[in-house]
Order: sequence, then C-alpha cells, then structure tokens
Amino acid sequence: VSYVLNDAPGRPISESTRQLVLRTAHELGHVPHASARSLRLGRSNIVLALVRDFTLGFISNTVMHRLDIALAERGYLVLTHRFDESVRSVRELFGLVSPTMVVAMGGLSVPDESEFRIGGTKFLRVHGIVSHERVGELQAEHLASQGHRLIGYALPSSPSLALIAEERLLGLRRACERLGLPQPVVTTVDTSAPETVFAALRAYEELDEPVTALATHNDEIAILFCSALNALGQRAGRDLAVIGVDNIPAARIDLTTVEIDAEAWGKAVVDVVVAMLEDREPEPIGTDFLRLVVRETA
Amino acid sequence: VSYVLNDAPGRPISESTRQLVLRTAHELGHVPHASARSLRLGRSNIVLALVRDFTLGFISNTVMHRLDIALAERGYLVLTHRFDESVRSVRELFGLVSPTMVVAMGGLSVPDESEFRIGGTKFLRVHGIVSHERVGELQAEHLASQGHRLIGYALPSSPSLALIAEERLLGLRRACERLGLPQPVVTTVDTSAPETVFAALRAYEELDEPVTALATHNDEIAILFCSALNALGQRAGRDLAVIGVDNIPAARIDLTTVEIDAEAWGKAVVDVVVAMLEDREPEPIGTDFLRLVVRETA
DNA sequence: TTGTAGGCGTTATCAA
DNA sequence: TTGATAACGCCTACAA
Repeated sequence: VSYVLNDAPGRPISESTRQLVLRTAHELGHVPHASARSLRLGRSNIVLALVRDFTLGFISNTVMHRLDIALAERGYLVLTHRFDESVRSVRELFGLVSPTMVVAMGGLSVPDESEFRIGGTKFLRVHGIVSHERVGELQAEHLASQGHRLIGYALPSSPSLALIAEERLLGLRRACERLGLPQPVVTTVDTSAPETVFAALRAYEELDEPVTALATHNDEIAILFCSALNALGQRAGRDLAVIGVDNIPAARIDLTTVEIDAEAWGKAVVDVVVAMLEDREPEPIGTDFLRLVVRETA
Repeated sequence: VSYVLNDAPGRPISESTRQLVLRTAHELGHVPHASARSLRLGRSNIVLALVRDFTLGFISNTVMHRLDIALAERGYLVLTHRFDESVRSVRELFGLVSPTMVVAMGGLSVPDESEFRIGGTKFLRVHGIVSHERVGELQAEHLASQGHRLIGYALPSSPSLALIAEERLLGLRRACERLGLPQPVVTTVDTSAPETVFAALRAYEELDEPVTALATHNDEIAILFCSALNALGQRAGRDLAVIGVDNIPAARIDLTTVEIDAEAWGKAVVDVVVAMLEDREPEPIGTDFLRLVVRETA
C-alpha cells in the first residue's frame, strides 16, 4: 500500500494490485496522516518561517511568496509563525511542531540560534543578507549630492522594526560623518498616531539650522510625511526633501526612495534554503540588492 | 516520565523521581517530539490559518495577532499558510500537516469546505463575519449626503482582493440604486502601476457628467489617488472627494474612510475559534464592526 | 510480486 | 508509587 500511494520508484507492483489499492484508498477516503509520516521518516518537510509581525511589508512578502512556491515544488510546506519569545519559548514551540528547517525572517531578533537546531533542525537567519547600513548610506549620499546639510531622520516606534531601523540609522550617521555633514536630527514617529508626524515637522522648524531634507525608515512613513506637508499647504520636494526606502507600489508615483530588489533577494534566499535542505553547501550570494530611485520628492 | 514532563494532574509521583526525571531530561537535552505526541494523542494542537496572500493588511493582521495570543494561552499553535489551490491541493496539504482546526481568513475563496474536515478537523471561514456590502453602502451614503451624484469606484486588480472587492462594490451599487444615484463608474487600478491611477482620473474627466467623488476598495488605494491628485496640482476633498476603507494608520491624517473595528472583529473571531476548539456552541457574534470616519478628503 | 514485522516517540492502561 | 506494554499510522527491510 505504501509503495503504491507514494509512487515508490523501482518497486514491482502488479497493475491490478495497484488499482485495487488506489480504489480502496479512495473509497475509504483515506488521507495519509502527516504526523505518523513525519515520525517514521524523522523529518516533517515543514519549513517554519518565523516573523516578528504579520505586517510583513512589501519586501518580505515577496520573499515569502517566492520561498513558498519554490519549496512547494520540492515537496516542502512553508508555514509562517509569529514568533514572540515573551509568548512562548523555543522549546515550547518545538513541542508543538517539528520543522525540518527554521527560517528567521528579517527583523526578528532571535535569542540564540543553537536553540533552534534541536534534533538536526536546520536554521537560517535571513536578516543580514541585505546590508541595511548601506541603505542609510545611500539616503545620505543622495541628499548630500542635492546640496542638503542637516538631515532629519524619522525612526519608527514599532518594536518589530527596531532591529533594522537601528542599522539603517547607523549607516546614515556614518555617511554624514564621512561626508562632513552634521549628525542627523532623529525623531521617533508612530505610524498610528499622525500627530507625531506633525510634531516632528514642527521640531525641525524650530531648530537654528533648518532641516531641509528628511530620510525615513521606509516608504510608508515617507508617504505619511508627504501627506502631512500637503495638509500644511507645503509640498515634499519643494519645502522639504523626502526620501524613503523599499519602493513600495504606493511610492511609485513621486517618492524618491532606495529600492530593495525584492525579486533578486527572494531568489537569493530560496537558493540558500534549498541548498541547506538538500545538504549542499549554499552558493555565496550577491549583496547588491539596492538601487537609488530618484523621483519628485528629493 | 510522561507524567512528570506533562505535569499530569492527580498522578502520584515521588518528589525524588520527579527531580530525577527533570534532571535527566535536561542533561540529555530532551525535547518532546511534536509529531509523536500528535500521533499518539490524535490531535496536533495546531491551528492552521489559511491566507490568500501575506499582504494581510491592517485589519486581518490585527485579527491574526489576537488569535495568536489567545490560542497560545490555551496551548495551541497558530501557523499561517499561504493557500493557493493551484500550487497544492487540500489533500496534499493534509499529507504535510495535520491541524486540529483550519481557519480560512477573509478573502480566501475555498473550493469546498468539506474537504477540510478530514479526520475531524474543525473548520471556520472568517469571510462573511463582516458585511462587506454594508461597507460599500456606507461609502455611497456618505458621498450622497455630501451632494455627490456620479461616483467613481476604484477596484483593485489584485486577485487576492477580488472576493471582498466584489461584495463592497455590490453594496455600493445597491445603495446608489436605492438613493436614486446613477450607477458608479468602475475602474480597475493596479497598485503597483501608478499610471493606472492617472488613467482612471483622466477617464473620469472625459465623461459627460463629471465624477465628483471617488470611493476606493481600501485606504491604500485612496492614498494613491490623493498623491496622484497632488501631483496634478489638485487636491482630494476640493477637486475630487475621496473615501477609503479600513482606517489604516496612514489614513489617519486626512482621509475620510469606513473604519473596520479590527479589535472587536478580532475578539469575535477568537471567541468562535475557542468555542469550536472546546466543542462548545459558539455564541452568536455581533455584526456591527463598521463606522464612518469623516476627515478632510470627503 | 506479495506478506510480515519492527520501530519512530509518545501516552494510557493495567499490573505489580 | 512505579514498571511494563500496547497502540497511534506510517515506512522499509526482509522473507516468502
């Protein structure tokens, strides 16, 4: 029965038996039991993608999508879990699911990698493949090239973005130093509280040296600022330069931004994951997923 | 060993044995095996949330979050899977994971519910709890109350939104009919191709009777239109009324919208899921999760 | 080409 | 209070 249902190659099964098995299985409504299979095989074919938050954003979403398709073709199942150490420990997690591989998506700070390697489980941390410091650098370099000196920086308040946000800001700081610009004026913005956006704009105006350009953590925040400027009768690109990150669809009308090539990045992640699943040494992956997209706002 | 590790209540275990078990388990780095446990118990404690796309959006994200927290407290694990019938059949899915319950998130059109009830697996379809027709109605009613007659409607091209989009549009159509307004001018917009937004605006201008108000499928699209109007030197609320749906954070500066109360909805979903998991009859849930939020744009 | 048996890690039952 | 054992459903090595 097992040989028939699994199409075991090179096993001699008479056609009549084969049909009998298939027919009976169908009549009985038989569905193979995943847990039993996984227990016997010693692997589950489940790839567990850990995210910090389901608000994946355009980039991670594209990466997840590619991973899903590519692994489905190879017989693996990608399941996503919102992992929060304060809700459940790694041990508890493994008591509920036995993944063949764990992929920690970007932005997730993982307590200790070795905790995930229980019983030969493979582990990959996606964070680090794209250099977020370089993102901040590109923002600073572009603004400097446009003649700006004092740069405002909009940092998101969301904890799920903190890890990446710090790196981008660090890159921007370093670039400012290297380019001989003053250190940026950093303001924390809560995307669900618009007043923080207006407060940031007011704070910039009250400085002795005016902030003429604003770099934001991502496009969503940049668009918020553009809306706020409009509400004040001002305009991004004219009264204040604004540059975002990601090149999300909503940015593609007029926002200047640092594009992260989600397709290329997704492909790179897929290559590494597949190599690890097949116990091959992964190819070294490229690092150049970034591109400056100049539009109206900066 | 099992009694100790699972803190089995009412089982007489001497303290010395208990300590020995715990110490040894720790020394050996023992981690309980989820598949074996699930096989033996006949249930996995996995709740599989099926989504059409990880671009969950603000609302579904909140719902998922609440579900995750509430079920973790009760010992269940919420795993999300991007389900696409063209990639893998339900049977194949069940060959890879044996969930205790399947929750089909909004926007997912499921081929056949009974397919998911394999081996006593519970099933809930979240779609339908919020009346999306009512959403479209509220949009139309507000625009009519502001004196608008001919309404434009921006329909998203994304297939993952199609199911919900059709319902919202239907509600809007019916309301127009009821209110004695002409049928809306429907345009499909691709959020990743800004030119489709400008094309829609041009199309509205070329009509004999002018479109004075625009209802969109959601806030993200509404914001796109607001940006496009700005780029043309026009302004939402002055040159064209714009109303969205969701009340996402980015909308909270000036967008008029139909808010979906994500917290209340999330709580309702949690209540039903928990009741089903505990084999109780779920309480009938409220249906009033909608509220009109009037701001500058309409 | 088909039949049989053992074991993956767990838990529940029964005997000691 | 502890120990032994069977069984969950599946796959595979081996015998027939």
